Amino acid sequence: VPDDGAPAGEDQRVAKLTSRDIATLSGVSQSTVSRVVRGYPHVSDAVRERVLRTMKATGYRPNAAARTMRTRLTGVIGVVVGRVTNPFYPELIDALSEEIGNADRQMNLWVSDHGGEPSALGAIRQGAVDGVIYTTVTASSSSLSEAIRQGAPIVLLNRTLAGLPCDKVSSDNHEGGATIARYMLRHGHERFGLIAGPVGISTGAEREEGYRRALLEAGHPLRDDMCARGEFTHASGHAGLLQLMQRTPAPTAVFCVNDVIAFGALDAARAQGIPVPEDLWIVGYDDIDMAAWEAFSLTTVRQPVGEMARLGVKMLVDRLEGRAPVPFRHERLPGELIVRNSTAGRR
Amino acid sequence: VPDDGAPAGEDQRVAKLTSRDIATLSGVSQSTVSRVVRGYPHVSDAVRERVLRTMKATGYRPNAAARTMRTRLTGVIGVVVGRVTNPFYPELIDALSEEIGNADRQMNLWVSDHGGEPSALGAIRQGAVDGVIYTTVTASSSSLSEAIRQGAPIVLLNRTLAGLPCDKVSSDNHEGGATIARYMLRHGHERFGLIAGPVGISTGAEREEGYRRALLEAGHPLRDDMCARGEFTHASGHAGLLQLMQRTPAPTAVFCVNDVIAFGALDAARAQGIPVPEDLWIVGYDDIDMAAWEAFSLTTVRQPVGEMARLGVKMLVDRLEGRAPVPFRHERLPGELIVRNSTAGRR
DNA sequence: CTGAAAGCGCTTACAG
DNA sequence: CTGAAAGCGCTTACAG
Repeated sequence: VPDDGAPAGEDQRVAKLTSRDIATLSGVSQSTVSRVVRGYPHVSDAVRERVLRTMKATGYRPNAAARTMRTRLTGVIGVVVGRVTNPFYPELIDALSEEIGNADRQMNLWVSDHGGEPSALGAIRQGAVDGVIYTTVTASSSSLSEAIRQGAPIVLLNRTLAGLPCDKVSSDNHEGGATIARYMLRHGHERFGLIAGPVGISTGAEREEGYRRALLEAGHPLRDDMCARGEFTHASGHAGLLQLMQRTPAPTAVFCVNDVIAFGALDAARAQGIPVPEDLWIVGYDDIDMAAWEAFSLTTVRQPVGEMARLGVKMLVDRLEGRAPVPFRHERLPGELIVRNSTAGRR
Repeated sequence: VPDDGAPAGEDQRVAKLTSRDIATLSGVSQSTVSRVVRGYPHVSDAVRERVLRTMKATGYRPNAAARTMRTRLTGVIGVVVGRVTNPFYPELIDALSEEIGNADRQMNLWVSDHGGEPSALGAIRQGAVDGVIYTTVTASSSSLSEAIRQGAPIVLLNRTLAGLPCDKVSSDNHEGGATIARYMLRHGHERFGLIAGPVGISTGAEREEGYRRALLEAGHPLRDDMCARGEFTHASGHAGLLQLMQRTPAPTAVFCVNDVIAFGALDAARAQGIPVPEDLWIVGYDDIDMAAWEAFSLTTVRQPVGEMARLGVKMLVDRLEGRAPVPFRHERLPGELIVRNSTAGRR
């Protein structure tokens, strides 16, 4: 049939169905189809059956944009993450993807280094997302407070920032840092080091604060020359460890505020021939998958990533559905010390 | 003013503006606002100026759902990736996020292990995305061919599958595998090993095929007992290397079809006290960030991730805008051998 | 229990 | 160059 006007081979293409088509095919009105789709109660079983059968047979799905126009809800949750140089973010994305899927919603992802925060704000203004989960706020996030002013529900997930009127979820970084200090103290260490992250980022800052305070309370305040500060990167960990090991006496236990920094420190120790854990303990934070690999076997504090994601999505969805408690909450979930070979040897 | 009916402290919330509001504020009709927004030509400069000023002052952004209803375009590109246990995917997400942002679009992400492919199909049916980039197809992806039948543009990005009517982008895995074999041959190796991935996944299968063919052509066909097969995981690499090193004679050069497998192999070699590269060369594939870390310093083939993402997004956008060439294309981009310490020593 | 109808906020022919 | 109006595909009061 070469004369039917359609290019050959494209006949297979499925025409987009509307609720009106389903209505015609089922012999009911369009509004009844809509009621069945929405699961409204006052529809007779016979009619419901008929409509459901037609929908299944045709693979009909209500048009998202039309529904959004009426309901003002998109079913899309925005997520802003940091660059993937830190494998913690992919693990968070994974967990969020699962939870957002469980909530029957879709995930819109932005990477903050590629203009993610302004893009998220733009999406809120366009009504393209119902709410946004930010995992990488810094004090300078001006678009964040603007986003909150737009009235869309916002959740700060991993990193937080005081004074912002929105829900927050983090792991208890302060307690995690303190746990590491106490663990080192318990095993007789007396010379402590710290490889810290940038100032003003809540996760690293809180871990640092917890570590410092626990050392101080035990009568071993961290010496000023025993803190190296850099980015959350392998290179910073590498450089930081070299710097700390030049002190005399050198530290015997170093806390790195995340795992990637700790990997850099471990590599530096290896390159210098410093036996870990015999002469030097190294501890990280996050417990990303790689921490368990033999190349590192890193002692670290496990963040409850799945639980954080679950709670963050729940807080957002609760607010969307008007089920949220009155004031904003900040949930802090406990971490767990995971001991591996980077500290395992008894001193 | 406690009696104005609004809860105190929420007055700040910005009301959602429509094009009609902008029209009123600018003293023009709503359709003129729309023309300015769309950048249509027949608008006087004075009016255009006035409208643009109002839009800027108010932070107006046209409602996405309403626009979608009229244009049938969402400005959203779907992306389906694999689980993040392989850091290659986060790097791909990063690159895609950047390219999709450059194209002034948004990225909707699904993880294939959490029902990503059916979700992507659902989103196409709902008209919630303009097209989808799949990075992890397997032969069993039944929802993929259904997605193609829906008529939405589809691009297979990293993994491909023959016979599917859609655009494809991959790195030249076959040539990459062959490059590795020739490099080993050139340095005098005679006993070759392979730690391969699951059967039926194009990336690993093509690398394996290229490696085998180049060895065969050089008169050193891979022996049957010199191939270990598993998943694309650290654990598989670890187990695979132990298995290969039990052969007598053992291989002196092992190609792992991706970097994560190679890290597992390196860890196993380290645990066994096998000196790398002196007694054993290990080569990976991908050149993920970690391959350059001192703990691994892995020789590998770098995939042109940024270029792959750029091309994949371009192919999709070209089709959306009707600029695509007639038949479907499959672009294969060349990789690059990166030599590091896991092979560097001259034998 | 079911249908006819209004309207969400745009885009784009159609007049003028 | 500008405005009035139709219509995209739904949801949901409003009648009956």
